[in-house]
Amino acid sequence: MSKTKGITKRERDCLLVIGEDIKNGFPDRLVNLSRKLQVSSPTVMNLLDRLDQKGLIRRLEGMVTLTDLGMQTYGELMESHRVIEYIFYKNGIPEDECCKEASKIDYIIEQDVISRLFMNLGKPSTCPHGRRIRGD
Amino acid sequence: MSKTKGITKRERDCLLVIGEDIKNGFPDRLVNLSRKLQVSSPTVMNLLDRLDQKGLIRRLEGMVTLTDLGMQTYGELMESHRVIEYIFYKNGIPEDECCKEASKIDYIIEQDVISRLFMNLGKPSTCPHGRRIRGD
DNA sequence: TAAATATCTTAGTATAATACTAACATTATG
DNA sequence: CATAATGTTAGTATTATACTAAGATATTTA
Repeated sequence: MSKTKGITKRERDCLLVIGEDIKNGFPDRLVNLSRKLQVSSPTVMNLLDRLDQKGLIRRLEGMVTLTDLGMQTYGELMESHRVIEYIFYKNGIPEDECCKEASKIDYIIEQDVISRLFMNLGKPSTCPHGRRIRGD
Repeated sequence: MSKTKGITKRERDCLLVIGEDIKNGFPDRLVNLSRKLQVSSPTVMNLLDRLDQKGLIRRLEGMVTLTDLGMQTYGELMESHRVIEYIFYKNGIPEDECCKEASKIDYIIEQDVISRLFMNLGKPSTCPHGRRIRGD
């Protein structure tokens, strides 16, 4: 019953930026994403087209928002990232490296495996940086 | 000082089969790899060419062997795989899923992170399957 | 040894992900 | 309205993956 996020590395990067900025009340537009992801606008275009096709984002007057599915996927990515960070941190890896390594794999690991790890780790409420793992 | 393995997923798959079979005393030839990796021979060709370019394998009369570098990389992959498996298993993930998930990321995580995890986990000598983590 | 079989290799094609430049369109803003 | 900012298309490139068709080389066996 495992469930993959079904996204690629760059789609993940993009989704995280979008989600983060929505939370902060500054929804992205293409230019921001281009700057934040450090790629040209056509590359972002391409990325957004794919996220769109996958039903994860919506574009309203240049504003990029997350669909319900996108929101859910964003949440799963956050959870995955933090659970992995937490495990690494707990096992002696320095904070910044935890994040770097977690970023490489958080979109790959099956979500139900992450969920079970989360359970078995005692549902830790914070990641190494002190941010909450679930919710926000 | 982090160090990546510098290989792709399929190169990893291929390298593991080659290393495994060498250990068992049955060095692979292209046909075997084609069968074991479930891809056509030209695809294996391509794969071997790349592993060759990276200095990981050598081809002698159809026999595929690992170079010193290839042997080292194989060892690192094994270590990574088992350390990851071990962590998952220790945290409540069933054996077969540990292996499945580990296979997706063992070639991605920096080797020095793996080494530190290995240390901090108390240098466990076996993986979930009872095989040794280091050496072999 | 000649034919058959197995194995290897080349050539050509295809797709997906990533990323670029150049050019054009649209929308704000001064 | 003109300029600047932003978005979009079109076209190209690379890397990884993988295929089929066809030819080359061995090896085996009748």
